[in-house]
Amino acid sequence: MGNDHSVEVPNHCSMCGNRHLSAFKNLGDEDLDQLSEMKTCVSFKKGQVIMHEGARPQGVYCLHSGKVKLYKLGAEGKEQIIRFMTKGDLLGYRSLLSEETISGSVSAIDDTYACYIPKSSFFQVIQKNPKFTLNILEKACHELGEMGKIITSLAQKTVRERLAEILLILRATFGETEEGNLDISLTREEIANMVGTATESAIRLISELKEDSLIETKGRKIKILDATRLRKIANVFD
Amino acid sequence: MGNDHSVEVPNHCSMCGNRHLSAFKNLGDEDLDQLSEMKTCVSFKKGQVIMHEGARPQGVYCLHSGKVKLYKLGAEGKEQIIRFMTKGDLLGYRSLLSEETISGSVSAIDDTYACYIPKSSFFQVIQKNPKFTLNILEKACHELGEMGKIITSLAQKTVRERLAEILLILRATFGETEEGNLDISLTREEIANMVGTATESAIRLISELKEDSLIETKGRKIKILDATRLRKIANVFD
DNA sequence: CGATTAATTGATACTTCTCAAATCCTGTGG
DNA sequence: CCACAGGATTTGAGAAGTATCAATTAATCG
Repeated sequence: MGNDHSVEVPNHCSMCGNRHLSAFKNLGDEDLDQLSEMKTCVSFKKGQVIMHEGARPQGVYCLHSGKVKLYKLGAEGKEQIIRFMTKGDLLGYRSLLSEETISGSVSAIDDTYACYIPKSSFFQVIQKNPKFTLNILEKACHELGEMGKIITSLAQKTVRERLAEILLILRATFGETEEGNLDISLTREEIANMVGTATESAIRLISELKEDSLIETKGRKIKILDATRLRKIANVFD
Repeated sequence: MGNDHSVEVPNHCSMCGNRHLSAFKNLGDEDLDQLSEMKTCVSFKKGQVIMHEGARPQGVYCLHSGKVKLYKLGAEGKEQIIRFMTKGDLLGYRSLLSEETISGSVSAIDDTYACYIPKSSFFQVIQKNPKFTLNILEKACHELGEMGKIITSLAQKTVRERLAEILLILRATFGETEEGNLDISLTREEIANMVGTATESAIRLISELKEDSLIETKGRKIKILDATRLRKIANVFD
């Protein structure tokens, strides 16, 4: 019933429930009209690559639903997950604005719906609407701060501490299901690729956390049982 | 002869030799006038802290000469150097724009001269000059990409690889003196705090690089002898 | 020039990685 | 819906990489 696109993504940006989350939050009707006219709805199956490291994107994606991971490939071809993104997040703008190739790949870790906004429309809105540029800048600045934290963690914390930290970050980012599990399904390898360790090491430490009743797992479902102690292990104060 | 300020920093931004390096590069005369009127010249002695992690800055610094390091304190109070900045770089804007406290401290590793621009002037120029905002955004986006690289390095490379990488980065950032030494003087501890390792480990690996004739050191002076092999060790391809 | 701080080296303990093998799970096709 | 193949997860053992502590020497700064 109905076409596949309109079911998942509203045709007009002004109707989008995620607008207040995104960099488009305080655009005027005129700008929203223009965006809506030029945007295309796209969907990605779980596992599908949305952007390839090293490419030059011709537009940006505004995520509407689903979850994606941004990652870089290290020297040995190992994937390093830099961050996750979800509804409201803008994807690809970094490359367009710094006129560099894409610094990392993005792939869907869940079925994902997004709006594709071509480069030209994106820049038109930027040109016409300084407030929009400021919104993006604000988000970029926030992200710079987050990446500083990650760098410090990677450089100074043990794998165990980082694992605990990541679990808390996952909960903060994606929340919990009704059963209390983290609302995201990751392989052990992906977890290791966030923490920055070998898959086996991640597995071993997850087992330890289970033995200590800090978490509970069933397959890829993870439930945090004792966030307070987890925070202590993670050495997180904020 | 003359007052101390004008010797080191021109009174008017339009006369500043670093302007083309900075986010102010394509501002009009009017904006430059306004900036010049409101700016203050400041100087920092080597070692002096310019901004404190957690503070709320009331303006930005535009570096005119000298070198500074941006660092965060880890859980154990250990300093993690995130990046260096030098002439033309803008300092403190991240915090102002994301309305967060400062994510890291900044201190001078050389005698440093800078122009201080109060928050209000900074925002006036932003409001009036979208191009300026775009310049900053472009720089922020570039920095996001660099930090992604650092994260991947820290997560996947060995200390030895990272040390080699850092030495190359230092050369690219600060260049060499006439004698061929890196044009920056750092303690072994500071090097370790960039690499993300213990001071003793950094020292040991530096000694190894010396034994292999990849570098040469005399006190804090470091000379790169074989960048090609160093690049190979660092696993750097770009 | 003396007093501190920085740099170096050694010994040892601990953390983490790698390789290998066994078991478990998941998605797919019948 | 079930069985199966292939990938994912788990555990073990040993090797390698790093950190820590301690002691000594070198460098730097007032």
